[in-house]
Amino acid sequence: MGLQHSKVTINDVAERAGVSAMTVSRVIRNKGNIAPETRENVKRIIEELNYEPLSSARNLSGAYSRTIGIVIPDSKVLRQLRHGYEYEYALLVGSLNICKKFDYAVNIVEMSLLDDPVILVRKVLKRQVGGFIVAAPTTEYNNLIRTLREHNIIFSAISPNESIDIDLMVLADEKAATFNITQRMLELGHRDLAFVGGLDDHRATNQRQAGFVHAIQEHEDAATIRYAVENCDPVFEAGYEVGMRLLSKQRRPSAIQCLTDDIAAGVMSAANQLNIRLPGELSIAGFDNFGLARKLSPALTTAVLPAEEMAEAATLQVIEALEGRCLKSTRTLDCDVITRESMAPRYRA
Amino acid sequence: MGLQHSKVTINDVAERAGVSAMTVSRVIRNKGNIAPETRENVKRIIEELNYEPLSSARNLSGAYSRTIGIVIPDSKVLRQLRHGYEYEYALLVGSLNICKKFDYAVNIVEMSLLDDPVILVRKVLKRQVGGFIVAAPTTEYNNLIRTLREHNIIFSAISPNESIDIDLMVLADEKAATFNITQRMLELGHRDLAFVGGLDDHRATNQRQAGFVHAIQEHEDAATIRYAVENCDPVFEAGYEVGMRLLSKQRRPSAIQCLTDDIAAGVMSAANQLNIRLPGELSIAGFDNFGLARKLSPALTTAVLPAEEMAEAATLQVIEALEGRCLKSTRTLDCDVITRESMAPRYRA
DNA sequence: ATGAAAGCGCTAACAG
DNA sequence: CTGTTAGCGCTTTCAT
Repeated sequence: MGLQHSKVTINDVAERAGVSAMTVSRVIRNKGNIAPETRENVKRIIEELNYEPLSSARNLSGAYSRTIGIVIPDSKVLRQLRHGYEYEYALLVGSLNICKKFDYAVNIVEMSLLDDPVILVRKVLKRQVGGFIVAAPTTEYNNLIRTLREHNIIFSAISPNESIDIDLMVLADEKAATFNITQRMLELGHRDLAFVGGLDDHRATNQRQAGFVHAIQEHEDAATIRYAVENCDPVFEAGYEVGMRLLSKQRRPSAIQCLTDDIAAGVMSAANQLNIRLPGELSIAGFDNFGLARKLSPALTTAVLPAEEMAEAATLQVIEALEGRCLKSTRTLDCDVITRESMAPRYRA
Repeated sequence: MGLQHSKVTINDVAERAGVSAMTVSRVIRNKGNIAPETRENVKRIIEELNYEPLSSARNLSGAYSRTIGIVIPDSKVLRQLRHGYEYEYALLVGSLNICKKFDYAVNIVEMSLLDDPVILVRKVLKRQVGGFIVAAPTTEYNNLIRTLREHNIIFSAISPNESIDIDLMVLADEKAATFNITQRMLELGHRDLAFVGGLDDHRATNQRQAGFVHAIQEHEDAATIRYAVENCDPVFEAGYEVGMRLLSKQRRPSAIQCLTDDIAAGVMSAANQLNIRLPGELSIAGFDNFGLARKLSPALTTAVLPAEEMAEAATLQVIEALEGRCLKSTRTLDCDVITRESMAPRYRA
């Protein structure tokens, strides 16, 4: 069946180079002492023959496994949330970026709350997965985290909530971003604000809401500022519903910070429905910046959740840990604010 | 290091069941003749011991490889197009769905036009990939397709253009969908239409434009209907630009069918900019339905590109071919039309 | 600094 | 219907 993997084995390289397979193996892995000339020679032959080690053989022979599992909610769950796949693919791409560089493979592990993590993890380890990336919201699957820790399996958590202590973590400074946006809203003269969206215990919720509240509390006119915080699922429909409720009130907010861009889109849809002009009569900001934000009209001011970079960092952590270089580390990335057209000075009728 | 893959091997199962490893192997693969009682017994022991075959060992032992590579444009390319990752993740999910069922693995193969397909394919085959899914737009990477065919590598193409003859293909009836939508626009009284978006030779372009044109040509008032077809990249920005141009004209279309939802969002943004009311003064429809469509205001009427199902079908084809059951097949899926609020009767000033 | 031998867990090919 | 033998391509361990 044609071009199978080109069948050049380590032995072919060894033979041609006039050394043993073992020497070639050492060159590949940069391990053990090899005479510089031997090394150069072997390397040349590898190039010439276009040799690539066969991953299965490596794995089988007891080497540590060169594949990383990335845990993502089951697509059925995602479809239910219906918030699209942008975040998940960004994570994947980030992981892939690093894995390509270090010659690791990525294995997607879909998981729902119904799955028994012990069984799942065992299954996945059979696929030769050496370490895991656990990204929010699967960081909330407490028994997954517990299983991983109990069995001393290497994993990095992306945006876990604060309560558990985890060796490898990647966070984003989401609080600073909403703080900045809210401050800007206050500068624009808004004195009646709302925050829409949030799920208990999620890091994103805690951080983003905290930035919003802080900006208000720190303001010189803090006492005169009205604000509300409305929890709801991070999806369009929930944003629409809360938006309709909030904006139908006699005294409605003139600026709304949303937990996510999806929610913001829902609120915008509600505003349109109620004939509230954007951004003239209502300023809105979101969070995430996964493509949707700039496609809305008016284009949405939002904070960037650097999902791809976060996954890159997490993947790097796992590889470092797998190779025994660094077993504990936390990285925090910034969330840039992108100013578009959805915020305007307070409207005075 | 804790729970490695649980170290239960085929031999453990064989010993406990009082048979040879070979018999266990046969049970696992449902191959060869096994006495029903033996089979049941072995199955029970497998359950008891929680045995899972180790993929690397299977691959190494010369069995056909149980992993499928899905070729997707390099993330750098995708980022440039900036049309989000919804389509790519949907493909992945579809592939994953089937692979899980048949116990295959998925391997993402990122590729740009700059990559040498021979080198890339060789590399990937080394990762034990047995067959490929090539999804538009990578179906346009002609030398990829050529390489795959020359080397007799099994692959299924999702939405390839018509010119090449390919053994395994999955298509969508995109033409029928735009035909239906356009027909609906005509029923709503529109007589000045436009189609925005398209890239030469892409199947999506040909199909979607053809449906649009056909609906017009078949209409009883065909002679009196004005229409334009504007090619442009399938991205928001291009839609915005074309939209600005088209809608600034003295005599502007009252209904626009766009190649993609992204383009439609761009056109909607242009309309907003020009203070053209939607859908009252301008009806719009898109194509794809990847999450964006329903988050726009007004929510966008569009056709569903069933990316996930297409990937499922393609994956099934590759597995069937890999296992020697069916080497040639074409499947065509329907594109449903989803009616939302972006189309209205022609406005008469 | 290099090599030889053994084996990872599985299945193909051949018995019987 | 079942078992035996051999070997996939690599790395580990132990020699030298």
